Amino acid sequence: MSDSLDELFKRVLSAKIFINRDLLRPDYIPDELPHRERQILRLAETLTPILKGSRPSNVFIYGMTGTGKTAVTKYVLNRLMIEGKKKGIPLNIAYINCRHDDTNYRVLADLCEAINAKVPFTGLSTSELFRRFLKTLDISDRAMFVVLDEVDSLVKKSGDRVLYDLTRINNQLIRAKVSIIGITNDLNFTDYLDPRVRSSLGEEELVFPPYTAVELEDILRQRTEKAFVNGVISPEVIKLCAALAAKEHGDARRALDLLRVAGELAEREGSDKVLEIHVRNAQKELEKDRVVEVIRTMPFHSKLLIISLYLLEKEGKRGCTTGELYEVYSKISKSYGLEPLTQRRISDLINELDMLGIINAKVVSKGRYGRTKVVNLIVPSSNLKEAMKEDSMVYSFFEK
DNA sequence: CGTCCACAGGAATGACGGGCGG
DNA sequence: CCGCCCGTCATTCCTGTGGACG
Repeated sequence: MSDSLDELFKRVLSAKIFINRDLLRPDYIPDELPHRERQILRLAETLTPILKGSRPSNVFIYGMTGTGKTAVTKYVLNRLMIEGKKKGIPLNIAYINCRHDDTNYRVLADLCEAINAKVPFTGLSTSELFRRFLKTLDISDRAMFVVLDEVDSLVKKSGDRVLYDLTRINNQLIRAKVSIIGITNDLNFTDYLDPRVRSSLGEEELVFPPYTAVELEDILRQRTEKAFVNGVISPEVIKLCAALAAKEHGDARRALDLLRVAGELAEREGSDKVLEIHVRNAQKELEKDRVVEVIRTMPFHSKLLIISLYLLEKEGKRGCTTGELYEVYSKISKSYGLEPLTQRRISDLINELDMLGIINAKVVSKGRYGRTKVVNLIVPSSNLKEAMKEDSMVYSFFEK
């Protein structure tokens, strides 16, 4: 045992792959953002009036994941902070990820926290929270930027109440000013909004197109120089990462992840170069990690649902209907001595799994024979197995 | 061309745990 | 400690519907 460990240490330590792998992490913001010069300029133009004491327009930013929306926003706000400090103008910035904090209450709580107003996790009414936020904010002359990242998840889940209140907050403030930067992945997002919110939030709109494969290559090259040891990454590897990520709607985060994981795989192997095969395996690895993490933390009934689907497909039944799936699920559930959830609830769970990309569910009308959802598993069973490992209750279904 | 299947998915409601302020 | 208000999960009841069959 110790021999093989010795060997592992030796292999990993002798392989010089990375100089600084943190530069490849998604939350790292580089000093330069290639191919986003126009967006940076536009955003800066819009926000700079803050330094002259007037309230900037609210901004709405559209773009798919990994198109640099968050990076550009943080970059510009950072520069603005620095400039503000030089001029003695205090800026408050609240950055809120609405995917994580997707209720009105939590968003307001975060806002309060950003200006050091202490509030409980829960317990107050949302209007009370809003009142406190307003009061604390208006104590002094100051400007505040509220960044609502992935704001679509907030609105879809909890409505646009907070957004509405926030867009009108300046009427109630005497000394302070607030401007909002909304970021969304969903291009049709404004359909969900109240027209009043839409117009005041979209005073200024900014679109981030997906990166092309060539642009992705530039980004990767730029990061590679500082993150990897010279000569470890060949142009072909960069090209491959860029191409794979370009297929996923030009997702730079994806491209960087691929490169990083490929590097880690190469390091583990003791290779002194990152090869194409490492990139291919990195892609599988990333997908697996995602699925495993999502499933592992799922509630029990969702797991049972997945198992049911797995069993159905193992019997060669590709594309089963809600009814069939529910029947199997019911049976399994009862065999555990559990009362099955209602079909209505299962219908929601199916939609949830669909959104997470674990299964594929499509409404199909079979005319005379009704209207249902055709459901398919879209993750390999080996990943399922991995994900259910620690759940011994459910794992037994994967034996044999 | 109307019927009618097998559900989809909206609305209302309730149980429950957490956390206030008084 | 109480009364109140949250968010989450779940149930009940409900109306709506695409299109093959007759």
